[in-house]
Amino acid sequence: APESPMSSSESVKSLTELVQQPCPAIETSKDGKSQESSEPPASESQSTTPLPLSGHSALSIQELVAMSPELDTYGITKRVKEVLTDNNLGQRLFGETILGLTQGSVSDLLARPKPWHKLSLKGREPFVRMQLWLNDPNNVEKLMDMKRMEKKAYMKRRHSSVSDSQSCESSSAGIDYSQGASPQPQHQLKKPRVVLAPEEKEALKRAYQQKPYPSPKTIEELATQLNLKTSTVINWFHNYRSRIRRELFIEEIQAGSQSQAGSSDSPSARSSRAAHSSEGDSCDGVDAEGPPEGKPSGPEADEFSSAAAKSQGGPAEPALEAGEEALRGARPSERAEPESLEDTDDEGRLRAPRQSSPPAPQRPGDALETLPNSATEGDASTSAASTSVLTGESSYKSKESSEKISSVPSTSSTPAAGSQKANSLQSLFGFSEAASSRNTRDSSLRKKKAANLNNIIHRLEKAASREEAVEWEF
DNA sequence: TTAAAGTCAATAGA
DNA sequence: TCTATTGACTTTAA
Repeated sequence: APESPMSSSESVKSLTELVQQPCPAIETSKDGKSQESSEPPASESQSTTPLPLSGHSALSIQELVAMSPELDTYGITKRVKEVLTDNNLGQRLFGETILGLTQGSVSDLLARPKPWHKLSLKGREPFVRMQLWLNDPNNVEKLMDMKRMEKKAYMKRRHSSVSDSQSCESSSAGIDYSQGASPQPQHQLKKPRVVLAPEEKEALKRAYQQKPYPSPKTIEELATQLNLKTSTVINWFHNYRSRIRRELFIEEIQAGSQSQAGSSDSPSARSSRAAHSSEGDSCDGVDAEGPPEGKPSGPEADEFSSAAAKSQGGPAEPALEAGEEALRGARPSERAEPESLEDTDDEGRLRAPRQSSPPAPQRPGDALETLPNSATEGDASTSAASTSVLTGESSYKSKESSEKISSVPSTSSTPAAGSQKANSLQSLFGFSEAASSRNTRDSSLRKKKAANLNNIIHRLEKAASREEAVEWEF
């Protein structure tokens, strides 16, 4: 029922169809409807995988992506969520069928869409697909059909092969998985997933606050002290940085839309203006430009803000310290795990999920939460103060680095990208002007915030490098 | 090489 | 079930 928001749906059609080709191939095979007997129920399809997009179809989609005007990623995901929810369609089905992505990826994408200008071509693809899907008048029906088919297939298999199932299962379990990657024929035991204990996470966060880009040495230390593999620590930093960035984008967008919306103030408005401080919100400002830290509020903001804040402190010694300090509150050590199956290499770090982690209810880091986010204000000094609070212990140092150094926003620039073609395509995509104007607004906001963030990051980076290289400061 | 971006896939929770 | 989270891997840029 919903969909086609804009009137221009007609023109869209053609595009839609183009895009659609791929899909059909994959899952639906063209018109939807019947077919697909062969496809296993979704999940399994993986092995076959599907890349829905591969093939020629991929090309066209890529072309579309390349020619696509700026899309309102936040708005798109919002609408997609509505449609899915209203029609009781799951992310898995939608992802595998329409986007060629797994459920987890879809969830993430829908919950934290990045702004268009921050996306690479590849990253834009799912949004273009979503837009086209939204424009397709039969979108819901097609998915429903798929759903039915899957169910049917499932039932079928269940019946027809009761006994089989066993075999199937065993086979899959035993071998399939590993094949993709490593040729280690041996036991194909999959390596257990590493699950970091809360204390470890806290320690890593603290380390991040002190140094978002730790040196290899620091990483090594952290790994040793936390009893983690080096690669785990490295991965953690990569993931954390990128996730934080995403959170920021979202907040910006939300803040922007809210403010612009003006009236409605939803509770969520937290970030924007804040006046209350109790929780930690900061105000960041959308308006404010200056605040280096930028990070505001939100629930998780605490981490961010603190993170950002942290950097400022004072005196010297970074790397090591960072590690140590971080550790201080958290003591993971206990977790030694005796049983680790494979950790032979290092000291065993892989741990089975949570059991080992004991009660870690209170993390030292909690203090963070209360932190004021002075960040907002801007200056390092403020944040510094908070920092110390946070950690409780010393203030670290990041050197004044932060002090106002050159900030070079690297990323923020957004090329206006091919606006020319864009216009014409715009209609095809069914993009409304209103939307675009809104984008503009959002984007300016976003840009500001992004710039702030970038500055911070940059400064941190610089500071970090300096520290290592020189003793900084003098 | 390093970092970022994009995903996968296991798993925690509801 | 379904969705959210997250460690790890892969690809892409610099």
